[in-house]
Amino acid sequence: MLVDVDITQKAPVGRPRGFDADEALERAMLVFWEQGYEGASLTDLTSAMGITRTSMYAAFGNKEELFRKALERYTEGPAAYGGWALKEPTAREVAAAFLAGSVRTSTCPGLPAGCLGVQGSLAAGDPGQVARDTLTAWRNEGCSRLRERFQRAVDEGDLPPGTDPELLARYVMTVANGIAVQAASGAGRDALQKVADMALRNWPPA
Amino acid sequence: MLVDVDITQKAPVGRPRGFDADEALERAMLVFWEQGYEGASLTDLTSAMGITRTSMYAAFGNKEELFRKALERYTEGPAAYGGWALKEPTAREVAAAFLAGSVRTSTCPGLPAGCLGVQGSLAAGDPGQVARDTLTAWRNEGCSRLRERFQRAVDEGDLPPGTDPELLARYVMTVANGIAVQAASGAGRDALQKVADMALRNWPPA
DNA sequence: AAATTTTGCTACCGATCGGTACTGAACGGA
DNA sequence: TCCGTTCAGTACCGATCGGTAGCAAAATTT
Repeated sequence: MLVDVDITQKAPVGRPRGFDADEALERAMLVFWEQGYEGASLTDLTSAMGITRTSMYAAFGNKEELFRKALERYTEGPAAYGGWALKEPTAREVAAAFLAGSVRTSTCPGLPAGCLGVQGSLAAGDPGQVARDTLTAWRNEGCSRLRERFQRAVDEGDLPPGTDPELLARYVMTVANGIAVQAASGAGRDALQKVADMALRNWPPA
Repeated sequence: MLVDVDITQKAPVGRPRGFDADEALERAMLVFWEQGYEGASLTDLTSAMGITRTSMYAAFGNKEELFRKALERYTEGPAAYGGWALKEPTAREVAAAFLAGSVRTSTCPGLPAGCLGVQGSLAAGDPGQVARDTLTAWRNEGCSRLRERFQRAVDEGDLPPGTDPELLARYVMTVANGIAVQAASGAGRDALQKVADMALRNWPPA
C-alpha cells in the first residue's frame, strides 16, 4: 500500500474550512475558563466559537477533546509564564516570576478571573471526571517542573544544601493555586501581588 | 383571625417524617463536596440521602437551598476549625491553627479531599451561578473574620504597629485555598502541613 | 467541467436535567 | 373512630444535555 505524504501541506482536497480553527479554540478556551468544563454547554461553546455543532465535532472531536486542546492553548498562551519562569537564573527568581505570572494572568482585564487549570474542574460528577483528571495531571505536571528546577538549583549551589526541592515546589504551587482561587473570588491584582511578595519573604537564602 | 402559636413545639400534625433530616443533610453535603454543585445531580443526592425527590423538596426546598444548608452544616462541622482558630491567643497561633485545620480537613481519611467552599463551585454556567456566588461570599466572609482578628491583634500590640491586617488575612486565606486545591490534586497530609509550616516562617514577630 | 470533500444548517436522537402532580398509605389529634 | 395532614413512591413534566443523520451549497482538486 502506497501512501502519499503531504510534504507541501498545501493539498487538502475538498472545501476548506470557513473558520479560523485557532481563533475558535481561543473562544472555547475562554468559555471553559469562565464557566468550567461542566458549566460550559455545547451551545455555549459553539455559539461563542461562531460555528455549528457539526463543524466543532469535525474539527475537534468531542467536548472532552475540545477541552484538552483548549487546555493546551491555555498552557501556551495565558499560562506560558510557567515555562518562562523556569528559565530564570536563580531559584528565587523562578519562584517570584511564577507567582507574579500567576497573579497577572489570574487578574487580567478582559480575561476571566482565576486560572483555567484550577477552576476548569476541581470536583465533578461522572461525565466530567476525565476533564477533572486531566486538570489534576496538568497541575501536578507544573509542580514536577518546579521541583526539577529547584533540584537543579540545589545541585548548582543556588539553594542551600539539604533544601527540599519537593517542598519548595509544592509551596510555590500551593500559593499559586490559592492566588487563582482568590482571583476568582474577586481579589484584585495589587492585593494578590502583595500576597505573592509576602509568600517569598521566607525564601531560603542563596 | 386567630393564630395558634405552637409554644411547646410538640404538635406537628400529620405523619412525621420517616428519616433523619440531619443525617440526610450530612450525606448531601458529602456529595456536594465530592462532586461539586453542578456535578451533583438530584439522583446522586437523593440516593445518597436515602430519600425520594419528593421528600427532599418538602424538607429542603430545592437544590440551591439544599446546597446552602449543606454549606452551613459544613461550616459548623468539617470547617469548624475556622471559628476555633479565631479564638487562639495570638495572631500567629490563629494563622497556624487556621492552616493546620485546613490541612486536616482537606486530607481527612473517609472524607472527600479538598474543601467544599472551594471545589463546590469555582466556575459555573448559568444554573450554577447562585451556588458559585454563595461560595464566593463564604470565602470572603472567612477572609473578613481573619482580618478583624488580625486588626484586633494590631490594636492589642500582638502584631507590630503598621502591620496590614488585610494583607495578612488575604495571605492566610490564599495559602488555605491553595492547600485545598493541592489536597484535591492528591497531595498528602504531611506534605501539606510542611507547606503550611513554611508559609508561617515569615510571620511578623510579636 | 467533473469529481470529491467539507461546509453550514436543521432536525433529531436517547438520556438526563431540575422539579412536580398524583396516589395510597401512615400517622396524629379530636 | 374518623378527620386532616403529611408521608413516601411512581410516573411524568418541559427543557436541556452531548452527539448525529441527512442534505444542499460551496470550494478545491483532477
